[in-house]
Amino acid sequence: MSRQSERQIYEMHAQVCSVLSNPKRLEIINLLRENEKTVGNLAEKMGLTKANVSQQIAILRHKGLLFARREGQHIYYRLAFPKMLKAYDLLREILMERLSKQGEWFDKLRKEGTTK
Amino acid sequence: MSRQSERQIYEMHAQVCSVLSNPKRLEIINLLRENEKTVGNLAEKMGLTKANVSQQIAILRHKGLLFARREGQHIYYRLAFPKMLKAYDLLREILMERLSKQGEWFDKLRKEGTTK
DNA sequence: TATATAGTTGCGAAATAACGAAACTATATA
DNA sequence: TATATAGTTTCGTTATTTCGCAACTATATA
Repeated sequence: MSRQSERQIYEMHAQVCSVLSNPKRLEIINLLRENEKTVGNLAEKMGLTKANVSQQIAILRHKGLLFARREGQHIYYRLAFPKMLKAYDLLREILMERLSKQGEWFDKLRKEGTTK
Repeated sequence: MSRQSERQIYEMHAQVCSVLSNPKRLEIINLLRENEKTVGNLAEKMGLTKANVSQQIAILRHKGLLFARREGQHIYYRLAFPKMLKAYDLLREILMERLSKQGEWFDKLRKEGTTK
């Protein structure tokens, strides 16, 4: 594999991650876990304007992470790669692991704090 | 789980992803897969200045994704959560899957192009 | 102490991302 | 056709990221 194409892959990989680097888009991905949803559905669940949800959806869609299906007035969105949820879940696991470690750390500090 | 703490988790999750949303940082993570390395090692392999690698390392370190160990003049860096590589590999798999689908798509277009 | 090597940090300019507001398009229905 | 509903897009402001350059700190060694 050439340095050039290797670079391109790192670049694409980074672009996928940058799509994931926004809390609203992550919530959308999580909400699409089970079944497809409309912009209206998502906006209501998330407490955001439809315009804003639509902007986030546009980013996910243009980067190829979401598929759309029109049915009359509604457009239903679903994950293009359900496997993405595995990566999502893994990162969340790591996050939780780290938080609980921090928790232990804080607990220790608190304990030391009370004995002194 | 309250809306508030849910939001905080999405926020933290997004911050981890934003650390991963840069090709140089991804390459560093990939290079640290097997064993720990110094800034100099990485700079040489990546063809970057030490200053730049150090900046990327600082981001990874401050966000808690890397641990450091000093040995004399050298500072060795390693992944704080090797599990992160699983998420890394999953995303890369998805990427490759998508690329090969695009490949098929382009191949189809090319085939149609030649027969007509 | 002086010098080299390894690495870090601060600064500033350019590029990129976020998001509200308002205008826009597409479908359904009276 | 007119109106409502669902969703999209554009624009402008503000915030964030990237990265080179230069100055800085820390360790080793002559």
